[in-house]
Amino acid sequence: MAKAATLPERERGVCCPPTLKVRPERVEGTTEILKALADPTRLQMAIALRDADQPVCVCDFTATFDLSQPTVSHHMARLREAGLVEVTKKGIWSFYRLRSDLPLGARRILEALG
Amino acid sequence: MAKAATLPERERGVCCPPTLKVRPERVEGTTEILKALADPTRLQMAIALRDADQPVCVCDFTATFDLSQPTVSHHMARLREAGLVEVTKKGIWSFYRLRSDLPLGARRILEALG
DNA sequence: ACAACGCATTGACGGTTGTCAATGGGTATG
DNA sequence: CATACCCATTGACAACCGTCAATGCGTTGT
Repeated sequence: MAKAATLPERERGVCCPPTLKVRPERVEGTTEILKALADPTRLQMAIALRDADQPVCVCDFTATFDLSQPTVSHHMARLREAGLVEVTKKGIWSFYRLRSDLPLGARRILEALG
Repeated sequence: MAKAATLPERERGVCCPPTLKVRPERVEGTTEILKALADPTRLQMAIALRDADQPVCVCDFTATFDLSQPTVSHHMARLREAGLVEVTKKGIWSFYRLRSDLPLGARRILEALG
């Protein structure tokens, strides 16, 4: 996190394009993760799963948030498509948890939240 | 980041709503930050500003990305509204940098990227 | 004064998103 | 079998988002 005290001197018509250090493929993946987390409900869901010591089933989230069951299901699907969570069905219930093979980048973002 | 090996035993009609540990106001703020970063262009812009040792002007970003100048300006405005960057005008140019008084939460998220 | 440059704003357009009602499928209980 | 429960999917709709062309404004150089 560098600090910049003074403003650079510039010449008309001459720009200084910054070098993009992140690989394009990585940009895409990180963007998908951020989009998945950029919603109040999904953000709290993800943090709850991160801090939970047991998998959480959909009915738990439906009881927590003031949202319809399809909406909760939709949010879980989005988290799953982003590669953040995985689901295990047992009897009637669908239990969600953070993916066990979460990439380092995703893990770092999740740990930076809350 | 807790692990959960076994699935919990459950009873019909009984849910276990997880406790939401994040203050609602904080959820809203974090969501705004994530929304601001959840775009490929803005993500790279923010990382570039994070790693830059000098403020960057809009024309630099316009030269970097294959986007029109109004679009770049629009993205910078969104980063500014999220409280991530600040702008200083000098002559013709508008120089952007990360806000000097960036909250800890925002700083942690930014450092988790890339 | 005039032209060129850098930038923000506006208006418009297609695409995406969050939400719910309705529906259906699967699983346990009576 | 019938009922109740849990969940996913579909369809629909308003709201939001990313992008550009056009425009305007302030600053610098000729």
